[in-house]
Amino acid sequence: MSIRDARRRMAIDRMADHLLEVGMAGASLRSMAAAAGTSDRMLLYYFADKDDLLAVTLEHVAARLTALLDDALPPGVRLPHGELLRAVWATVGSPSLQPYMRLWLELAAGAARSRMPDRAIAGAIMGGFSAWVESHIDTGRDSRPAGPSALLLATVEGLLFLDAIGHRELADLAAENATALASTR
Amino acid sequence: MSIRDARRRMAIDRMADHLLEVGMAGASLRSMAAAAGTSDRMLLYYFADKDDLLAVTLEHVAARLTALLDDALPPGVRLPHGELLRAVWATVGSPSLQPYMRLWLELAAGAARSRMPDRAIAGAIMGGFSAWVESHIDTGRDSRPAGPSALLLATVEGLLFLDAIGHRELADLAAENATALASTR
DNA sequence: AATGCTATGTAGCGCATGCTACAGAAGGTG
DNA sequence: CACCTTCTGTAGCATGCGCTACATAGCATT
Repeated sequence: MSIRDARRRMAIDRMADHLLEVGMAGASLRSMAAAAGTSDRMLLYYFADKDDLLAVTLEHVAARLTALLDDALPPGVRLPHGELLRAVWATVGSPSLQPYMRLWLELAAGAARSRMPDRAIAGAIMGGFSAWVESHIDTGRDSRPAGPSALLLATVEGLLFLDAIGHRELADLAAENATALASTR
Repeated sequence: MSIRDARRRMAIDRMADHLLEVGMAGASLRSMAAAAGTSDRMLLYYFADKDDLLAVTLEHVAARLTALLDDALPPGVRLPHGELLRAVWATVGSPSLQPYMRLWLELAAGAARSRMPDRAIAGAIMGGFSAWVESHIDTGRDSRPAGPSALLLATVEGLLFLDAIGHRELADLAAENATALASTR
């Protein structure tokens, strides 16, 4: 129960690093094994198959990202639309989170084609994001946060998209305009 | 000069269909050849290598998409932010354009990892989008369309993203809120 | 010491990929 | 007709992939 699980956990942690670095397309069993300091043979001993391995590793990555988000904006803190957008963008748009966002984009592209396990994992992560935003948005007297938080989600994903394809300036410009627009309401 | 080019053009057209259907990840030389009614051997006679073939085919897909956009909103027509957003979303968010948007997402994911030819093509397409929006947005007295059009671009990409990962309702909700917010300005 | 379960290395299978070598067909030109 | 360039089919190479068969090493229990 212990040795096997300990090595399994260690492998997951290192594979998460590797996955963030090379992306889904570059994550072969052999390369993952090398990154984890083991062999492909052992990975298939720890995990049922590659899909299982990827699902577990992606969950680990998602957990790390959640921790980073909570670190930047602790649970309980609520901000109005414009300010929350600025805060979120400052976090997920930072270069240090770029590997996460690249992977997120790749995952979404896979999910859009209903590829497994991309679809399931992406759905879970998106649910997490959605809940995170709803728990941090301050809608004032308006009691329904669904609309504004959906908009914020869309805006942030759009900013990430622009950044990802190399148009950081467009993303920053859009972020500026979005916060301004949200404030003049 | 003529027979070869005619067959080449025909191949490009059919390969564009196939590429839209299966995506970059599913587009092998052999499957592309089958879709085009020829052999991989001939594809590599028509094109320098797979990258060349993909670049040309993607350009063709992009041209088709541009035509579809111009069809939905002819050149010369200008709309204020909110209305333009609604019009664009009604177009690119329609199920008939879904294959294009899935491919676009996949291309962006590849571009984010600087994979060729994804990077170059995605940059060109994004430039086209950007110009298209700037030429259709009506900023009123405000003479600088860069800010609002960047925001519109980001919002639309975000809506596409949400839709792509299976959250159409979130996308529609966000679109509603975005147009409402843009109008109350 | 014998037995049996856990862990791991070695080797390789079958398949798909991008791409190439070679040979031959087709067809215009001298 | 002979020849030469353009085209196209056949076969295959080298690589990387996910995954498996088999054998063995280590350790624990009887």
